[in-house]
Amino acid sequence: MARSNTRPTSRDVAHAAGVSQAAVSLVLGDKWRGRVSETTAERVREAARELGYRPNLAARNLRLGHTRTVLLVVPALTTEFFAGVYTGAARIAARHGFGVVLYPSPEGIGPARNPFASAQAALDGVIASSMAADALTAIRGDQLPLVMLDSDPAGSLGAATVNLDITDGIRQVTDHLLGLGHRRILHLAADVPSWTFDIRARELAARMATVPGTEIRTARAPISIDGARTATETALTAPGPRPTAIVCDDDKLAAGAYKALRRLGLRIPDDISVTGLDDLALATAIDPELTTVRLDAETFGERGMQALLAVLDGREPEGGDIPVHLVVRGSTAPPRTAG
Amino acid sequence: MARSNTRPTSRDVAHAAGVSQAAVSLVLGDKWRGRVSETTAERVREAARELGYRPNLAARNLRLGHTRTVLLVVPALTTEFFAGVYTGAARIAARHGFGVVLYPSPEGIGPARNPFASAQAALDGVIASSMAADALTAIRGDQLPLVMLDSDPAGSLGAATVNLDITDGIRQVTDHLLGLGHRRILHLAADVPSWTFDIRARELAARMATVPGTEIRTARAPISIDGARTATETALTAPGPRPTAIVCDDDKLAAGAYKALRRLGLRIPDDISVTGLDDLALATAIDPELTTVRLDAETFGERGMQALLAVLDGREPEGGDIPVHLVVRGSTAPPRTAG
DNA sequence: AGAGGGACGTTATACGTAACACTTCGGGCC
DNA sequence: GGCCCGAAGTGTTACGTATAACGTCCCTCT
Repeated sequence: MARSNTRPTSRDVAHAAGVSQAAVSLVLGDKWRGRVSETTAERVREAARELGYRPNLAARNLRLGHTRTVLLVVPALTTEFFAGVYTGAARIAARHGFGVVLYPSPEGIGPARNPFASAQAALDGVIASSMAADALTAIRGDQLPLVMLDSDPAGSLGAATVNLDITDGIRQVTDHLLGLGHRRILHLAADVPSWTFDIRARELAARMATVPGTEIRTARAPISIDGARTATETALTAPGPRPTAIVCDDDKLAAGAYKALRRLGLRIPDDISVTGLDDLALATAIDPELTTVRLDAETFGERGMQALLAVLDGREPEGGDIPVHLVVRGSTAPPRTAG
Repeated sequence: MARSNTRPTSRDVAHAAGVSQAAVSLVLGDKWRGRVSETTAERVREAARELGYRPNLAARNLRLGHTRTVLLVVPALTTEFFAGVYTGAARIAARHGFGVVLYPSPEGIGPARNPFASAQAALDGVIASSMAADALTAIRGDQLPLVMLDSDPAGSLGAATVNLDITDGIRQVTDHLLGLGHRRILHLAADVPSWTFDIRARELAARMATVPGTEIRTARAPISIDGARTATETALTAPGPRPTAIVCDDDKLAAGAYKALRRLGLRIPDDISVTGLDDLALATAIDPELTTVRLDAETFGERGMQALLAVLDGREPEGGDIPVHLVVRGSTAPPRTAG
């Protein structure tokens, strides 16, 4: 009989089944083949069930020296994108007997102060998604195996990186708009210091430069619908010829642009085209549906976890960016003035 | 000098500082006042910094018998609502030295198979949000202290519950529509077995019954924009007089209703009014902006964590539902035929 | 002078588990 | 008969930490 108040231990189970604690560990750890008879094993399992035994994770982790738990650090969970990343990562993890603990950084995309103070769980590794470089060094302080998602490979201090091919996504967007005849483009950029947004601006500029007579104007906005609305209104009421298309750093910003355009009495896509990036549920909820770049969040999470498992195994994580593709919907059309 | 490969332990720090392991524990645990001299304490801290010492959480948890970590089980993170719940819970937790580990149930709202297989962290308690009753019993199997969020107080097997006053929210919605003159209402209901949706239907019916000549039609849809669109189209093309308003179980369903109405050529709110529930970012992204019930997710999370801390302390968690309030926007107006 | 007591530590132990090394026993084989 | 071998277990230890219990000094008070 176990002590009344506290949770039963493997020793309690052993006592109840009339065997040693070692035998319990063997049986419950499924390492008993050829070491314990089937009848004894069954007796142990029965006793464990009877007592409602659940192993003490802290003790196991201490003994084993690892926890089979990894931390996934994400920016604040304000879009379902990171839910997808988690789902993918958790799926692969589960397949290898790993658990995933989620830490949504309160600071959002950018610096994450101390992921570990919050998630006090003992960890085997970390996947950090869309974090700024200074946050990276803070995390790097702990020598935990680390994989960076959506991060500058050059600036990641040797940590493995896995990336979506955002550059190619922006190339597809730009080519789509250029192909429709657009030449003056407003870039509605996220006002957040992050590599992932830098490469959007870089590729947009690079691609536009291949066609003569093009012009990019840039407006910066915090990643919120109202912030984007305000920034767009300001940019579009500025003097000079009006852009014929708005390229937004993500779908949320695009939703803000929609609001601004409604207020200004401009119609999409007749007066102006809009593109996003992410393909959230939001993209098909607004009218007209948004032309955007579909990011496969789950694959992203899967690849991230595979990379971390490789690092933990001492293997080389496989490289290569994850392809993305443009989804053309109703928010883009040739410019009216084009001819 | 510590062993080269493995992480430094408190004993390594002790050796480096020329003191005993106990002294290290005392100093780093901030329990050294009057037991260790300031100079020695500083020497210990210096050595710890030098070696990059971080305590082994597994060992600490084992020794202490608790982890100061709680699990927050939420349905799949497809809206930012649960991000708010987490934020609130984590804020209160941090204030008490607790960490929060997030487990998004892959099954969504409804049954959660095994939260603990995934989050392998050792836990002191659990907060389960919007879970079905059978999931509850599964969780209850472990005798961990438990708080249920958004759950039937009667069916929670004695676990503490914290609820938003959804009933009052629906009352406000219904009274708003009745006040505008609406009498025929379509209830776009989430096709998910959950107490939180049951009480919506119940209160809507109860409130409508107080006014003679009213009629409720019900359409069921999975919680997705396209599911809601399909269900709404089907319901509105059915024979009989058309409803003048649609009450949706949440904002996402309302976004689906918007799409259906656009397809059917019906204008909001001129031809038909629509209401939601949640007040997500989505609610102000769609056109016209959605009349909905604002739920304060962060307060919800805070109250849930406070309740769990009370349970852990052996205190009685304080009761009382969290108030919600209607936000009237452009999607509701008097019915055209009224008057 | 002897007792008392702070200041400054140390020694020893337990938490619950997993795994290594060892024992016992019965049988098979030459 | 002697030997080895596999089956079926058991005894013991270590993981790293926090803390209770225990020692010294040395200073002060009576």
